[in-house]
Amino acid sequence: MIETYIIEQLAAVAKYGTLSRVAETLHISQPALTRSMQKLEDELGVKLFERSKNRITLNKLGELAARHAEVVMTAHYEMIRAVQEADRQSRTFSYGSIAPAPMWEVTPILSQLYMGMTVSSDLQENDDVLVRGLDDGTYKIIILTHPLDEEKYFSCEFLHEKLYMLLPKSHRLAGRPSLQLKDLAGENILIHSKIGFWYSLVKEKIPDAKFLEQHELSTLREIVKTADIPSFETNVSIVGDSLPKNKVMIPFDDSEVDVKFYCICKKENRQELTALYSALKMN
Amino acid sequence: MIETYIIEQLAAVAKYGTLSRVAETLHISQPALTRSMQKLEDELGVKLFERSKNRITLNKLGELAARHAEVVMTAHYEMIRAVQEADRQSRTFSYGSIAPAPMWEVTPILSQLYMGMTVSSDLQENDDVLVRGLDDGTYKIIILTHPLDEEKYFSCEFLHEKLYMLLPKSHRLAGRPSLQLKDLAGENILIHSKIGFWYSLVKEKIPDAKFLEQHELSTLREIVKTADIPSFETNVSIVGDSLPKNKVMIPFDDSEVDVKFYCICKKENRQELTALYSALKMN
DNA sequence: GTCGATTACGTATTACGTAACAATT
DNA sequence: AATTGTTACGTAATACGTAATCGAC
Repeated sequence: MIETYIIEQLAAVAKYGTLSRVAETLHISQPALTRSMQKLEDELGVKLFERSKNRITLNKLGELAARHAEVVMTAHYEMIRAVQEADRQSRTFSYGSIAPAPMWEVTPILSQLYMGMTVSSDLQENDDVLVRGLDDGTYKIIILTHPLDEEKYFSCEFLHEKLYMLLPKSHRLAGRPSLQLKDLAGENILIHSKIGFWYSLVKEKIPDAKFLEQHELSTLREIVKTADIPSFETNVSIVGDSLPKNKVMIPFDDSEVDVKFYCICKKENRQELTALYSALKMN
Repeated sequence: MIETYIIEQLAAVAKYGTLSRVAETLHISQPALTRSMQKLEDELGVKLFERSKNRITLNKLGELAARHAEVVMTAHYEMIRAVQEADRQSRTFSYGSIAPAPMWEVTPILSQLYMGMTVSSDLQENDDVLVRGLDDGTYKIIILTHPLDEEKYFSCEFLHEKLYMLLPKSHRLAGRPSLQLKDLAGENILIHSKIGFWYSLVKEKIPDAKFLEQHELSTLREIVKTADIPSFETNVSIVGDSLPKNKVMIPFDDSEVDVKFYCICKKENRQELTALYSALKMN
């Protein structure tokens, strides 16, 4: 049985070459190292060093021991990392969503429901990634625009989101009572880059449009306010009356951009999530 | 940094369940264990146990930690084992031989030449096993009945061995001046089981013979002395005049059983083995 | 009452730093 | 002179055992 501190010191000796350098980096004295290495040789019953009066170097056996010391220390640190990570995970409620809007509703509820736990939300553009994450335990729940009908899942509708176009009053389409996506063909449109499935949806359905992407939500809102460029809003993206005076908000007729969100969990976890589902029903 | 003794204790707790049982098996007191586990939780900053007043059990995190502790301890013991094994190896001169006779000559020489080192000899029936062993460093030298002509090897002939038949004077072939292997077809023959290549050679070349195998050399010699059954000897297997009075020793004509032995090493090691090769030449 | 875990306390081990020394550069 | 490793010695940290306490079976 070799104590950890000695194994660590051996690894450091192999790495830094001289005892004095190791003493510096480990913040201990040189004599302490001398004794540690002597003790190590003693416990193993083996010579690990070539010693001249003023020089100590690992011999072949010592290098072997040092390589093994590295392995032991790696396992050691991996143990600490894994345990602390598992602990962190156990204190984290992690979920994934196909769009940002549901997260605005779900995250506050979870924070209140699981007080003291970290709520971690993950916005994805792809259904499959989310379902896989739910299966492997990465996510406790996922939010999609459709239920999962397989027996092992439980799905519950909880939110409705509908897309609108925000147009300058001067825009050629600003007078329309409603729009179709294809009407926007060829337009310049301001768009946020982190909007889950919406991103690929509108890019696919509005041909030849030029999307001006913004990564920062606050920046995007600022530009929307000041620039005469079309942009998107939804029934839930408009908080209060933040609608700029010089713009009009026109609904789309297309059914693809009128979606319902479903909160989905594994059936085996439904029990412990009743509080969440009740809270979602309230709204 | 968790000291080794704590990791070991954690692994033991997972294995034995209660602190008191662990205390017994590790020969320490229960309080020591209590403190160790408290210290462990403290260092990791994580709860590893469910504690009732009188009972302590690993929780999920604790079991994870214990599994990792096993891994760490395995790496730990593997380090000690590997280093001590390498040390032992470095103090051992290991060689392989295709037959026992050369070993009787080589081992004493090596013992004298490498005083303080262990001489380990390995009798094999198969050339390939020996060559592989030489290549991978298992053997410093090997002894075959032929040289290895590849550039990387150095081969040197050093011993001649010739097979004889030991027959009771009453045997039908006892009067012959020489024999061929096939003459022994159908005979009962006493044979030692650990004689390297000889074993398969005579079994192949003497059809239908019934070989009476003995594992113990001393037992075999005793039986040879008292029983009227044919057996083998060679020019080097007869030490002094141990030839029983009532037996005759008849040479074989077959060239297969008149062999020369070659002491073979890697060319890169020839330098350090000059003393050995000189000593072999002397005889 | 017995058994298992924890706390309190004194002891023994031991890893540490400082200081002094030796030898090499 | 500066650097590096070793030895000697006193100190501080700490792991240990014993004894006492508390609860549960």
